[in-house]
Amino acid sequence: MNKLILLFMPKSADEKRIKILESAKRRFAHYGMSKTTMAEIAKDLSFSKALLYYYFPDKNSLYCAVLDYVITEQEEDILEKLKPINNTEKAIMIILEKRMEYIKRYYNLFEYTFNTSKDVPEDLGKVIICSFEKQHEQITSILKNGAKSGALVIDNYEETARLLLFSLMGMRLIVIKDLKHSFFPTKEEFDAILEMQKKMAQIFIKGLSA
Amino acid sequence: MNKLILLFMPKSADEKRIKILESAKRRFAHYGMSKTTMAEIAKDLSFSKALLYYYFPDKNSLYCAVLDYVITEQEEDILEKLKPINNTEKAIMIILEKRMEYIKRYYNLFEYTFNTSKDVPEDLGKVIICSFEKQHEQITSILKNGAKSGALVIDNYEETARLLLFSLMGMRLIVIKDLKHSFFPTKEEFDAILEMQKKMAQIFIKGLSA
DNA sequence: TATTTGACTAATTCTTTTAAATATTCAAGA
DNA sequence: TCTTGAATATTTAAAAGAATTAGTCAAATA
Repeated sequence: MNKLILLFMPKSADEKRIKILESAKRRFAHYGMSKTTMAEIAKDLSFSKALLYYYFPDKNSLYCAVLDYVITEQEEDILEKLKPINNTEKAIMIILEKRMEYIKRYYNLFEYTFNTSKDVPEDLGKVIICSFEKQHEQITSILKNGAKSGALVIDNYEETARLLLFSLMGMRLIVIKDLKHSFFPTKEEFDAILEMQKKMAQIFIKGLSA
Repeated sequence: MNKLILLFMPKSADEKRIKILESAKRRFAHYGMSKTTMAEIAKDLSFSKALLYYYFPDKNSLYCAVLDYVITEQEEDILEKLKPINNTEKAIMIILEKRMEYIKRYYNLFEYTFNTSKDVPEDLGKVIICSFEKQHEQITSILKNGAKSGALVIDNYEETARLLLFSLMGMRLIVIKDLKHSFFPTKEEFDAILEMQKKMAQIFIKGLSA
């Protein structure tokens, strides 16, 4: 199975592969997975459809690669912003803001991930879980720093990080869930969710304070 | 429109109406809304199908009435348990335990409510929102008591209550969401969710402490 | 040998039709 | 005011066919 090989191939490996990723990213981010065809992606680049299959074994792998690509971009972005920060609350706020920024920008890309509950293809599941674990590690690490500096008292870092993460993700989920109207939340709705997440996180962190 | 009249009619109004509610409750709780037919409910009682329509204008109204019936039962149950409690954390723990108990018992009844996101019929939406608001008020009241006793410091009761509620509901949602396997979470999974909710609520309340 | 393609096949989704199940109505009786 | 059997109206389910889209491959190119 060469899916994994392609999926985890270093990005510099092939110029054309990146072209495809970028093009697919634009389509997926705008129209979502199901409303984007391989033919369209190929046409955008004036490639043949068959060429896409030379670089990616199937559509799902391409989608996963794009998702992974964006998630990595996001992670690096966050990591960069986090460098000078040594305050727990500020760090969490930055994470929340950045994540919301990416969710807004790539909503339809992620949307497939949100709504597909049952029967997640093998490798998509891997990407999602991997992303979750990266987030989890990040928050764990932030909590550890907070404890090391004496600001927080935490008995189980990983569990506490998971609690916070679940609360925040769940909060987003539950708000987006009952937006009756349209497919795409408005800017105001995104902002409202972010505000709630921030306030909730602040209380949570205060609850861990020494 | 006599739906509302029937929906909010005092329960003692009609013996037979209760019979129908109870019977429908059993069916809905076990098989869910869509897998329960009016004919089955009627047959359970040896009533004619048409009689159901004498007491309830349509299936959805019956479902709503059952939901309301169970929610009211739950609210009263919780209120009773809460009477002797004057500690914020204990109060929230009791609410969480009771709610989980009801969710377990009536899972398929609520399941329709959880999964139906778009196109919620008018009156079902009312019942759901009403239930949410009752929960919200309850937590608001508990927080107010905590503040009055000097244990908590809260600037905006309603907002804070909503934050807690969203976190807890969201946490349940997100965990149940990615239970790949079956339709019905296992007892262990329910317990795991409850444990997370409890821990999360404890930290949250500590975060509000004076 | 590594890429690239047009033309082909396979799988999936979308429509339409029809049949069956189920909800809902109603005239008439108790 | 209740209650029912029988009739009608809606909704769902299944089947069939058409259309779209995913995926393959032998041959061409560089």
